[in-house]
Amino acid sequence: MKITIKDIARMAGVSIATVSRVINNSKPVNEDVRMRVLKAMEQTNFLPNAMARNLAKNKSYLLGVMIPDVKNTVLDDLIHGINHVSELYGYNTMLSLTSGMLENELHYFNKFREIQADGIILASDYLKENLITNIKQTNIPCILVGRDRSDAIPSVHIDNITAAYEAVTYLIQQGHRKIGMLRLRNEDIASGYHRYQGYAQALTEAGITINGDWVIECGVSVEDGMMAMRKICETTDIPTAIFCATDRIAIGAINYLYERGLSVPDDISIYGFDGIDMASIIRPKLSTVKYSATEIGMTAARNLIKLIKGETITPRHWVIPHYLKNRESVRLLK
Amino acid sequence: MKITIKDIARMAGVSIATVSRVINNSKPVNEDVRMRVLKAMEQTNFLPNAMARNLAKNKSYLLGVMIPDVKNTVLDDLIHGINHVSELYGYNTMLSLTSGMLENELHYFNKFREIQADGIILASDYLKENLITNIKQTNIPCILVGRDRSDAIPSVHIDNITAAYEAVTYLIQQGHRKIGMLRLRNEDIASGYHRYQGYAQALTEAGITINGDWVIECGVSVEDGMMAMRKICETTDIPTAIFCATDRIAIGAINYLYERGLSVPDDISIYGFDGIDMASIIRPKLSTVKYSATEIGMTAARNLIKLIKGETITPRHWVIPHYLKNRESVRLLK
DNA sequence: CTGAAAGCGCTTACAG
DNA sequence: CTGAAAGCGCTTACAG
Repeated sequence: MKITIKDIARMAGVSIATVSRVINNSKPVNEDVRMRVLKAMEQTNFLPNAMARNLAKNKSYLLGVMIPDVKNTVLDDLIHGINHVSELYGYNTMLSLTSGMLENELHYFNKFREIQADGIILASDYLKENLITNIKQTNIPCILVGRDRSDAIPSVHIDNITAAYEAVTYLIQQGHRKIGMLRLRNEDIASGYHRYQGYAQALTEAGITINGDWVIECGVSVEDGMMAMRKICETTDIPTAIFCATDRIAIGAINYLYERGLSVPDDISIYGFDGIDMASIIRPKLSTVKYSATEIGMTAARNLIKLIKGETITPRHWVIPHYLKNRESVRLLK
Repeated sequence: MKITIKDIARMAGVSIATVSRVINNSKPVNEDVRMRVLKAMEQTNFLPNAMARNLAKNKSYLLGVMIPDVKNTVLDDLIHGINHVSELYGYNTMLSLTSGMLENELHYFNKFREIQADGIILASDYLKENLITNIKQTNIPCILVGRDRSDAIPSVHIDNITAAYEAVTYLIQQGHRKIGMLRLRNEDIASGYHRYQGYAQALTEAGITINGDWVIECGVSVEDGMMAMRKICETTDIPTAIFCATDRIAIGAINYLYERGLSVPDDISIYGFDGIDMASIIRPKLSTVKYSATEIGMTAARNLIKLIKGETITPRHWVIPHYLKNRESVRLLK
């Protein structure tokens, strides 16, 4: 039923080698012969078997991509960036959702190995040593996304520390001194930790002592942001501004404050991080750290492909620019 | 460098056939032999080459999944549903983003064929005949998602007509008679059209004449919703309620009204469709048609796999339940 | 410019 | 229970 090169060869009255040559344009072929082959291919709606080709060439033109989940703009942009340059270079992309869990990452890492992916792009908030060891030892080209400080493996990310530093410094410039943070959990050296570092650095430089009660660890969902904000509100002395590790957390925080009858920014100012599309839809419009996830994706894919080709890439870590998008959720305190 | 079955066979002192048997558990193997093989595999961190296996077995255990984009909860849930049952049955999933464009769908459809995907799940709002013809003629197992009335190919979807009918009937029950709709474009028989049909049916049954000025075609983004709402506001006689084809459109509509200084639901009531997570975060909380995209995904994957196995599936169309989630965005008119 | 043949890394009758 | 060999659908020196 399924038609193969052999069938085409028979129809066109040539050898399978010749068919292969016209498919791949790998060697000169007489024009009339080429025409016969092309015609046979067209008539039969023939498409070459990629599995067989990959096996023969020992190359899959497959890029494995792992991301935690998919329901936010940043990740969507990231994927589009990756896909865009992958296609440019003739690669296909295989997307796996890990929910950010190590066990899933390990699982898909092996799946990618089995399917002979030429390289892997790994977007992971909480990278465990375990996986790194695995990657290094299998020696498969790999690029990390969204994380800094991973000397072992090339990466592309934003400068989380500086970005957070700038956001919090902005809050201070607006007159805030009682500034809390809804931060991500500090498993390993995740961006969660770096954003906290930037927060701490800004406060310290301004001579402000960090109040541990105002620093709450939380998950990544809107609901997590709501719960974390509740904890802040239960402290006796409530801060005037909250820096949130992500926009989703910030939106949760705003939501909780709204339900509690508090006003943003009149009662409490909120600052987000990521610049997702909902940040400009929510009321008040959320001030946030913005950057181009598309650019991150494109840079990651480009360099992964270089790696695959055996080119030495330098630098081994790329930093994508960020900027503050100040909107309505921060109040000027005088 | 890359290690193969042959290497394992040599290390364990057996034939490659035997190694294959322990890998696949396909035939009884002496316990000590099995142990030697297992040990060699472990020592070398060996993973079988899926390309080679697939070629030999003429089976890829790969499911191609096409979705328009990825930045909303519905699609995220859908993917999780698909992945969940795929893994249960030992299948891998290859995700492609089509942006809902026919040319991309055609492109990925061929990519899936080349890579020998065992089957395809296709989530497409605007399905063109072109693609259907292609699918039928290649004879590759395929399930459509999110669309009704595609007799040619099995599908799983919600009952868009009835769901829209119920939502609009609810608006009527709340006393509204001047009801507009922000609908999706009517290319082919997309869900956009069916949701409009339900809207029209509810009005007609209630003896209300449809006002063409109040029915605006729009795209799928929040911005599209804003623009469409603007058009409604420019009509001389403004409706009291708007039924929106998706939550994103509804959020855009609410956003536009807010900017214009109009209140939802006091000035205008808004009804959404899809039940994305932001619907309960936005203020006012959005009333919407809810359904489980996870369930759609699971059903689609399950039946695709049956199709692949050659089982005859019946019915060929599955309808996933929906329900109205009434919240704050609709006002009771008396 | 073209074809016969070996090889990619597996699986699976077939024979023992 | 085990191995030698053919075959999956391609690619690519090699020879002509």
